[in-house]
Amino acid sequence: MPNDSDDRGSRPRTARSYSTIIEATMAALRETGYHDLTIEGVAARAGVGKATVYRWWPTKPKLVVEAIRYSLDNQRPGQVPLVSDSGVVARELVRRIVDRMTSPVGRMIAAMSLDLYGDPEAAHELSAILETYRAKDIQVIFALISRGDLPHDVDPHVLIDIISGTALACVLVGRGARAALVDQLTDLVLEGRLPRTMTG
Amino acid sequence: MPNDSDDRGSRPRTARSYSTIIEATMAALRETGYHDLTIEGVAARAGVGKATVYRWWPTKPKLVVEAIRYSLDNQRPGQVPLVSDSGVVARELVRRIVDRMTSPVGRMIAAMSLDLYGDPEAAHELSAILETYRAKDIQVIFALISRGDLPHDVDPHVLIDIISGTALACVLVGRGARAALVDQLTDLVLEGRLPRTMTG
Amino acid sequence: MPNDSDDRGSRPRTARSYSTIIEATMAALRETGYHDLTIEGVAARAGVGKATVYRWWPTKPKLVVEAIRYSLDNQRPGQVPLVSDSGVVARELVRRIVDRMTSPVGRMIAAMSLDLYGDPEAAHELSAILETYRAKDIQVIFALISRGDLPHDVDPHVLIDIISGTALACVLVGRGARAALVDQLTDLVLEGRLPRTMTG
Amino acid sequence: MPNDSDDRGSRPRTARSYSTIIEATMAALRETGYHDLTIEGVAARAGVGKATVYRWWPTKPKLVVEAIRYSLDNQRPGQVPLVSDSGVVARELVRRIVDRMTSPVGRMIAAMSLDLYGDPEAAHELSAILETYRAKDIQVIFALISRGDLPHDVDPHVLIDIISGTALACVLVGRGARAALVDQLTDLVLEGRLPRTMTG
DNA sequence: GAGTAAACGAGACGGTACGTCGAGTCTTTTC
DNA sequence: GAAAAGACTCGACGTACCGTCTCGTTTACTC
Repeated sequence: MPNDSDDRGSRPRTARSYSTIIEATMAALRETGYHDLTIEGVAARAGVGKATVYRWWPTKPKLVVEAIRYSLDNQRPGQVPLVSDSGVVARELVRRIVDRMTSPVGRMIAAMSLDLYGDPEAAHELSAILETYRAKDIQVIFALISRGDLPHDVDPHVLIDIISGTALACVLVGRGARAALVDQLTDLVLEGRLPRTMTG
Repeated sequence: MPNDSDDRGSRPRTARSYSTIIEATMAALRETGYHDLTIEGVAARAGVGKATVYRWWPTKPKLVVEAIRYSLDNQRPGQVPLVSDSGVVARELVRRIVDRMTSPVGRMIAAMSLDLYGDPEAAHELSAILETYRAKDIQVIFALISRGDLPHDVDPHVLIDIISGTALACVLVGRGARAALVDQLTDLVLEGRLPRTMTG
Repeated sequence: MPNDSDDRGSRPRTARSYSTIIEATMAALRETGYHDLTIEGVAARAGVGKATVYRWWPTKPKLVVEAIRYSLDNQRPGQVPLVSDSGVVARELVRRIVDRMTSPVGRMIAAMSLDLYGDPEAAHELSAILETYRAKDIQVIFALISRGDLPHDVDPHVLIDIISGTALACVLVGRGARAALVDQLTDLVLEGRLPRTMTG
Repeated sequence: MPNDSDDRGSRPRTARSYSTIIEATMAALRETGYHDLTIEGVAARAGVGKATVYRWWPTKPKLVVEAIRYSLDNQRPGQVPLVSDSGVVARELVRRIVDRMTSPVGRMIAAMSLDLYGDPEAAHELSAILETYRAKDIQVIFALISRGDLPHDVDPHVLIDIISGTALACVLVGRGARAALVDQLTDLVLEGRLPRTMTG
């Protein structure tokens, strides 16, 4: 919750309204998805005047971005996959990314991203959030590099784009996510082995 | 324009309205993008009653899907990348896919796909269209296989998902498309070489 | 049903469509009243094209007028109140007129009449129908004159307007129809006795 | 403008929108009549959002009823016919009522009354308005009684129904209003003399 | 404490688009 | 050549949210 600074004699932002609005936003997102989320609905659900929402989040994507950030901050640390057997860590990384993009949250983030065309400010905030996810993934990639499972100069960002993007493409534009995808991507990442047809 | 079938004795669909509506849709898409496209606006632009649009395309995605199909059907054959040097063909394939996903049309398709939640019929039609693109790409992949540039049992679909998805991820969820991407993906596809950092 | 006459070589007006349309109109009138009756609904109910209705009855009031005429023609002769005791005949006349104007048909006719503003042709047909009712009433009035119950030079039309109008006013603009109305009007007509308050 | 009551802390109804809407309604009524009056047209004419009209008057009759009330309240007191010669007062009363029912306003009220089927709330408000007219007429009737021109126990309501109803019947259901009507009704009211035919 | 100024709930406001319905006209095929 | 089916343009329906605004109230700060 940002700066409640030194305005003289004025009432600061009510803590209550901040969190109820954000929580109402999360609840609405879960129920109706990004597209059907309305500011009016959020305000009603939070028992808050519409103007109060607009005062702090002038656009819908800004509101949703903050709701996502909030829910990330307040969620448990996120169990880092413990380093164990050789291929298992990589596989776990791939699975995690694929699951993330395939889940409703993935769709939601994609939808928002498309709605951000004329709102670079919110776009920036969204990418900052995505960095949070990404940072954790990159740590795992470094671990894989240090064990020698990946080349020392691999570009972790593009690697993540490949994994998350392939998952995204299957969902948005391709033929749906398939069980084999995690295996195929793991092979690709670890061994540079291109995906083979099943019938072989 | 689909089946003007065997409804006996009734006035058939006016050819004019079909094409003006579709063309108005394309024009509006180009100007305002998918999100801000309005049935009412399309009707007005086409000089047509709103009900006429709704009669044939009960939802916005259905209308857009058909507009895309129409514009694909009526566009020139699509320059097939002539087979020349060894790596050039693969590079050209990758470039084509990346450009496609990075272009406004790519965003549009992604946006539509997200709006298709709960409209499986339109979703099916959209994927049928995407197959059109995909089929051409697969032909190129087969060419690459027969020259020995790719393993004989590679899964062309997943390959395409990898390429298009990575591009999509850069645009939607990653850090923007970069010039090097085409090279990196070409290397990945041809040699299984994971992307390296520039600073190396 | 008008002339299905000697136009040679042309397909005669289908008797079926004539009566089904009229009967559908009557049914719709009974169910929804004049205001909510739609040509489209009548056509659908009759299993007939909209244009077929429009061909023969270019406006809604014209259609309704004919439906009313048809239903009058096909109803039983209408029992003429037999002449009996002195005041009874007059009272029966008043009751009949009051009932007519107070019934749903009365409202319907009034509604149609208001809808006839720019359709003098239909207005003329409607008044022709109303003459049918009126002619019977006038016969009774003549009977009353010849028995000496009414002055020999009374204007029967205005008399009927007084009776029917008073009933209409109670329903449309006044305080509702009341039981005493028939008695009061009978007194007025027979004896020129103005209505008295009940509390007297 | 009705109760801007005790809703605490909420923005009160804007006075401007109230009166511009009502005045736009009156203007539209004058131009197009009741049937062709459109909520959308009223909103446009008033330079107001459609929803603002619907917020306060959920149905067309409710809006029109209020417009009529407003225009009555804001019109000059209404010239009371000064008591002068014997028959003149009664004649003036009859003329006033007949004119009222024969005028466009009369048609409008009748039309609305027919549209009120199923909207008893609005019906009640309409009749309250009509009482306003009626009350003035009743005062004149009392004046006539006290001069001995009418029986002391005459029912003023039915008397008014007779006069206004006869006029209404001529317009709606009879053979049109005629000049002699005022004379005939005056005779009927003052002397109990039934209307005679002209040719006598 | 008293004053004060912004935050707040409530919701009215002018708009835009929604998706539906009916009006009245027009076009094609069938009988 | 009339009838049927129904496509067409048009305009209004009543609803939902948009983003802005104006209220009256509440509340934490400063003096």
